[in-house]
Amino acid sequence: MNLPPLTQRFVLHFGEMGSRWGINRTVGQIYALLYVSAKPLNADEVGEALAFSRSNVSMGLKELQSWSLVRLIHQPNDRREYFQAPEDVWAIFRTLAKERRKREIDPTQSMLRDALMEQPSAPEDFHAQERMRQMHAFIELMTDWLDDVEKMDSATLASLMKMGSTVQKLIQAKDRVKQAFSLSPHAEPAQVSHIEANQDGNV
Amino acid sequence: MNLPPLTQRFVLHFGEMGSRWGINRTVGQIYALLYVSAKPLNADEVGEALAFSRSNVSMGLKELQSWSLVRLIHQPNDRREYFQAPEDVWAIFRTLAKERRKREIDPTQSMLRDALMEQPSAPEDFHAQERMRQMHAFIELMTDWLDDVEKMDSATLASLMKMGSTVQKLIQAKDRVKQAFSLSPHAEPAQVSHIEANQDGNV
DNA sequence: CTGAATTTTCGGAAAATACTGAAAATTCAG
DNA sequence: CTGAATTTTCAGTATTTTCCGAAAATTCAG
Repeated sequence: MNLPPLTQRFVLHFGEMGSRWGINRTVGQIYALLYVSAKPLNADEVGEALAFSRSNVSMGLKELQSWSLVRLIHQPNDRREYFQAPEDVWAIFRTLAKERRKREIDPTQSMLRDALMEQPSAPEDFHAQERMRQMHAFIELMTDWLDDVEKMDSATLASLMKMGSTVQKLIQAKDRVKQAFSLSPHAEPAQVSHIEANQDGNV
Repeated sequence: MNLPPLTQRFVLHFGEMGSRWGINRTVGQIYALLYVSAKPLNADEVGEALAFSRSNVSMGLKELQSWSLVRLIHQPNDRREYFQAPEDVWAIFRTLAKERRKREIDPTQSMLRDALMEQPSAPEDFHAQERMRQMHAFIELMTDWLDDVEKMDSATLASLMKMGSTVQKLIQAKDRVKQAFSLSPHAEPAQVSHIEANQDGNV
């Protein structure tokens, strides 16, 4: 491996973190390299830069494609395939969130749904099923919310995140204003009252 | 393994998912068993139920404790240590988010911070450093937001999530009300105007 | 078509991880 | 203190994952 110092540090770090992130060293390093690279790279260039066998690079790139983390492009007058990592960090995050959900959450939710439809036979299973119900409901809430969030554009999301917990204060303030002036410009009445019912801290 | 049907299905699923979640089969199964169990279990009971060696159970429980996912308790007149999984799914999620951040994000952010303080020597490193700057800024925003969110109680968080993207509508509506009546009951003026500047979709 | 360039597959070696049983260490009732 | 109960550590084995090189498959210029 013969990379400029900062790039090398970044690449090696991603390699080491790979195992914690559920990818292997190769995949981590390949992604890191593509992420910081100013131009798309082909498989040979990647293998050369990281000192991996050609087949290992092929596997790694396939894996990254299955995560939709790299894009395949072609240069004019060049048969080889070039790869690049999308630039927008927000888009990367969205992709990651979506893939992880598909791989790490959805199968569990599906198992839970099935288990909730069964009639418990053993007495211990009554309690177990109740616990599964809680987990299922939580995941449902989370994924529905993520669905909503995914529809927002990066800028709106960034604004909301920068507000942080100020959001709840604004909502409370808004409710007060609404009550004071009996104005409810856009929110659906039923939903708003439901939220108010929860505002005191009990679900 | 001799477990009631629903419990068994749940336990086996968590074992299989373990590798995707960055834990091993043993740890996954132990957690699943404790999660659905109506009462705390000791290490022997766990090993018995899952047909694991005593030492393997010990390792697994240690791992789960390092994740703060199980709680160690004592029964009166019993020297053995009993384990239980906290019940509140929201609390579990918080714990998970916190731990994963510590293990999967913080080290990267720290590496990025260091790399951003260096003066690039090679020309390619200028671009690489710029990419790292983007990643660093994004992570900073995310973790600051998570800090905020972690301070909210479960019920408030649940309410906000149930609202989903309605939040932004309410904020927009609130801004309109504020403009119309020149009222800004609780929000910090500077911050609010910053948000308004971003509301059009450009950061 | 043909065949050179390029990519993918695959068997097996090497490395990493998981798991066990035995032994060591710790805890605590008496 | 003592020693039985309980937990932890650890060395060795089994299993899984990673990675390479060779061979097969695919792609496309001519």
